[in-house]
Amino acid sequence: MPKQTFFNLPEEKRETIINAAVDEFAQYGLENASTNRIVENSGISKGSFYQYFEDKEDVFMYVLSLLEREKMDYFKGKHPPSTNMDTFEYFRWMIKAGMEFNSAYPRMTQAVSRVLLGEGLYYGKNFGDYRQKTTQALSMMIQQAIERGEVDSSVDVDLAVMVMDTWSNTISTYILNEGLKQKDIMKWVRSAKVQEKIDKLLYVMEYGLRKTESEFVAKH
Amino acid sequence: MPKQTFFNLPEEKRETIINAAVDEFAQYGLENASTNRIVENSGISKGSFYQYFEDKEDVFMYVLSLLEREKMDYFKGKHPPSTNMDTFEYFRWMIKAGMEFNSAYPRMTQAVSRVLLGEGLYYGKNFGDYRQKTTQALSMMIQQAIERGEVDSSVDVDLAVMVMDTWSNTISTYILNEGLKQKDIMKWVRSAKVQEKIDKLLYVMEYGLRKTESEFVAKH
DNA sequence: TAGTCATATGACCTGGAGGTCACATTCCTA
DNA sequence: TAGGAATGTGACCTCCAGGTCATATGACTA
Repeated sequence: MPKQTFFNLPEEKRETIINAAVDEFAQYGLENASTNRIVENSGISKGSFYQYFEDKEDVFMYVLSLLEREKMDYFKGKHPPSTNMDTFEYFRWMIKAGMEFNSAYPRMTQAVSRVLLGEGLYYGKNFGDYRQKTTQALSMMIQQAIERGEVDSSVDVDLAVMVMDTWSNTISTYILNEGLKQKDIMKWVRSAKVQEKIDKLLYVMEYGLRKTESEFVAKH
Repeated sequence: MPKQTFFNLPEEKRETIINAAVDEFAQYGLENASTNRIVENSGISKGSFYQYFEDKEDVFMYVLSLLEREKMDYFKGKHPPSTNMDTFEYFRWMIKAGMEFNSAYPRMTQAVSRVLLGEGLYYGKNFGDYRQKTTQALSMMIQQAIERGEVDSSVDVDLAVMVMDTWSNTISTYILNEGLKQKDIMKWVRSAKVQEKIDKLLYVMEYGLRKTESEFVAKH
């Protein structure tokens, strides 16, 4: 957590600093981010930086919490178009809503996912159970789907979680990277072409999960 | 390419150096690898290092080429159990053979895949078209599968390549990471439990790809 | 054996990292 | 308006990175 001095700052100044940090993380990741550059680009002195934060990891954790809060706010205002969707329809809706969110905060998303997916795998950082939360939610989702009979009961839950987690990360990363090359990322994401691509990618997973295990058992 | 002086060295010494480098890359990636540590751990002097190699990237490219050669040798001696496999059976066989290879050279595989999959995405390094080769091979495979009628002709080839590429990388990374925790990685990989897990993961992809697009079109 | 050339060495260079601190400035209250 | 508390500053610290180079060593040749 940043120190009190940081929160005493006028909002504009706080934003400037966080912006510089986000840019730095997006470009260099956490390990290779430079506090010197963050300080330069936000127009504060080295001493001030350490009066606001413990170190760069402290800044990153704060950025992470900001993104989490923004995401919660965003999803609070969003509701699935229908109440009786099956699990996969719901998952699909969620992924697409997530994609819209990412397009609204592209740099922040890039910074965070780069660090979490890229470096998180190798350096044994904790990152405040951020990843674990997602996997838990997915696990519950799958179990529910099995209870509802939407997914074969022979399905290995952990395996399915891994599949869904990997899949959504891959799609998000792919769409974000492509989107950042466009002039208007939001417009691009909403275009029929891109939406169809997302749908196709999700159907690959969905059919795989629906059919896999029973077929697999049948074959052996 | 390493300089001539390196190749003039006795094999044992060359191996010691490469081993130290592989360990370094496996643990720190390319960007954060330290030539100083490589030098320390291989018992040569700083000066010698630069008499053998241009820089650490030079060493990495050499390690990459070594792994490529080993892999070619390995696959030269391996032949699919049957000649009339369909594309997915062949793909499955290949992935599994690849997994065996990885278990035979775990540290080297770890070092290379860490750099290629982790850092390659962000730092715009070329890495000698290494990745591109794989995608091209996959692309041809899919096209062949379509011609044979094993995959729906409406399938988007590039999309399928992305799916297969991501999927095989994910599985390999997952299996390698889990395997490195075991006492005998090779034995573990060959165990029925792990083989079944690999099969299941591959079937997710296979069924997804087989059914996806025609179903998708039917739904719209 | 004298001379030459490839190889080996580690002290040394620059640069940038994260982090500290004595001092300057600003703000607020008595 | 005097004085203390909070905030801001950048020179400076240590550490380690990649990279160089004069010199030492050893091996082979005339």
